[in-house]
Amino acid sequence: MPTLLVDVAVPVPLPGTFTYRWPADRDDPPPGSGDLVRVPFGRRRGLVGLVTDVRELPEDVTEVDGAPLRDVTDRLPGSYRLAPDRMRLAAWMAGYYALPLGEVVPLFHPPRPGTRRRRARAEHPAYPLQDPTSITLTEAQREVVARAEAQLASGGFGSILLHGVTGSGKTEVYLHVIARALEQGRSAIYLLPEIALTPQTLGRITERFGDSVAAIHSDLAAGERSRVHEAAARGEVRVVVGPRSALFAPVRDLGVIVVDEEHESSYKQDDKPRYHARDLALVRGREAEAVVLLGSATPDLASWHRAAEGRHQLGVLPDRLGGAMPAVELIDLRGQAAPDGFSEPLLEAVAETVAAGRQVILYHNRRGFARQLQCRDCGEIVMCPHCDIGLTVHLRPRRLLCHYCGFEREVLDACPACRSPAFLPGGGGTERTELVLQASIPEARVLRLDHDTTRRRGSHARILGAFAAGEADVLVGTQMVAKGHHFPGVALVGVLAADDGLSLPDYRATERAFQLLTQVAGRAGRTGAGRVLLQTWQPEHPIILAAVDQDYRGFAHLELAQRRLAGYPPFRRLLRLGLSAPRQATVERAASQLAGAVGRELADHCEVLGPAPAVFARLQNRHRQQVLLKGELSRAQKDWLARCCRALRDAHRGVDVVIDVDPVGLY
DNA sequence: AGCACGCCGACT
DNA sequence: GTCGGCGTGCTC
Repeated sequence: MPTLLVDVAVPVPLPGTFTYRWPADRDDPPPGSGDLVRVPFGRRRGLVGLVTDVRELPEDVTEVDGAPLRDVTDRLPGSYRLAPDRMRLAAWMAGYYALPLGEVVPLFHPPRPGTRRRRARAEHPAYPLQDPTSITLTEAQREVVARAEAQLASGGFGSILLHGVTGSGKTEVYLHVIARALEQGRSAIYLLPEIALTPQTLGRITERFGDSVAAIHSDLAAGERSRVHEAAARGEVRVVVGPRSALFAPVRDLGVIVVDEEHESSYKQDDKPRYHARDLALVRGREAEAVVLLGSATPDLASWHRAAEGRHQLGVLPDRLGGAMPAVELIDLRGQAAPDGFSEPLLEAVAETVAAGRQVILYHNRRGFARQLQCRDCGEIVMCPHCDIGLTVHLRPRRLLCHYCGFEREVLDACPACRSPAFLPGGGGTERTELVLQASIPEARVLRLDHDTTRRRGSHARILGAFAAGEADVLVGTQMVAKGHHFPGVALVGVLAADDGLSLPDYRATERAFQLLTQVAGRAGRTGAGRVLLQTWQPEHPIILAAVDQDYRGFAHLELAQRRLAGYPPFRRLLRLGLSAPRQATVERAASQLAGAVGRELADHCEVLGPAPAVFARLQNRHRQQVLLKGELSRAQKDWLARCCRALRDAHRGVDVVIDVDPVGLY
């Protein structure tokens, strides 16, 4: 066997691949395209890279572009090899997100065992499990399952958007389709947002498929991850359940990919590599000729639009199983006395529900006691010294803190600007809601679920478990209370500020607000009558009204019309160039140079908006600017953009540039 | 992105 | 005198 030249995509932010040697005299079999290999790189050793090409060494080549050729250290076992579907997924991903191929490679192989060992699972709280023998599908469920089966039987790629209200039995549909795929000897990947990956959900899946299921979750030790990975590659694990990273699992003969709660923004990774797992699920499904099932009560408008265009089949589960949808009522805050954020009707409803022995969920999308501390006399707001953000008031412990960089300081007793001792604690938060509730309804047992009460590992599950077990009457919390937990005892859901978030400077603000209101409303009355009260300052706002009617289609129609007019996704694509630097002048100069270059090069292909300061113009002592590109760019154009950003970094000291394709939040 | 080399401030 | 700050240069 001759000495071989091996092209390797190495996990570094450098364009292209690097060429290594596989000497002729090695005993072990040489790598092929798709294999993972360990290579030295600069002063580093043992980087895991992906082989993209292997060819015979022509004559006595000893260097490439002036750099001496080095040898591949070793080839990882065959179970780590990227089969063609994952190989094409990696290539698609790198091209679409303007990343060097090597930068996506770590997603495709598990971390090395023993790096940081974490405790196994938290103890499972006692959730009521559904009896699987009692399951009969409804007509609507059967229809969706039949559609998926037909697609599965055809052996080709197909995608189905499953629109089903909370409690309509989407999970049962997923499980049936997965069962069918397993019967055909194929495998499945089941994606969930991290927050929904509860023992309850897992229990239900494991109960159905037993040993062939493996879960990947964030507190799984590295060694454990490798085991799951290898078992999947061997075909022993046939169902992999997990958050977005589970999409890359090397399951064999992939038949179905389920993306539950497909609208969830946590499917978009917020740091490099910035990919969207739902979009990639469709790519992997296409490459593996699998069926992709996207499910949500409030589909992402992009998915909904694709379904309308016929690019997804649409499946609908219109009815809630075993109960009606809860009645949603508005409480107009205008002209109402609502001390500490509670209107009289809301407080009364809570008291009545608790007195009746039922449970309450109160949703307030802000943690802490007060959003900001503002001087009563001069209006000065106490700011974070490192960010352009007001500090949030917390009572336990009594501190001011920055939710963006973690800066902390004591609560001031005088205004830093005018020395006035009087402050207005502006805007409520979950901490205040909890305290007010305890003061107003002393007999109510209150639990709080937010970032502050779930810092410790397992506390999230513990609080939810305690509430499910009836150890508290009221659960107060942020978004965490809205996501997929079944609480049969809940008869009332209250939203303190329903229009919160509607006016954020982001084209998706209304979509997110509607999704949240719908989800949180869905927590009420899963069994028996339920009631939802939304406090609002804008009772005529079309989005609020759509939430009251639980009218997703109406909302989608309205919002899509707006998007079309404004030229936003899904009608036009967005690409965000985010720049930051310690000095404002530097970042401004770099941003305008970048916008200028892009304007000259890509003027015919996209519209350039900006440069403009980011919504949070300074975070952690870095000044931020952004440039938005509207329009569809080709691979070649994105590559040019990546090179351009690279050059910009080199030209401006301290400037960091990120390319965010299909950004989810325009901050 | 790492990781090392290199050239200027406050410590035993 | 050195320990170490992070500027910059390179990686098949």
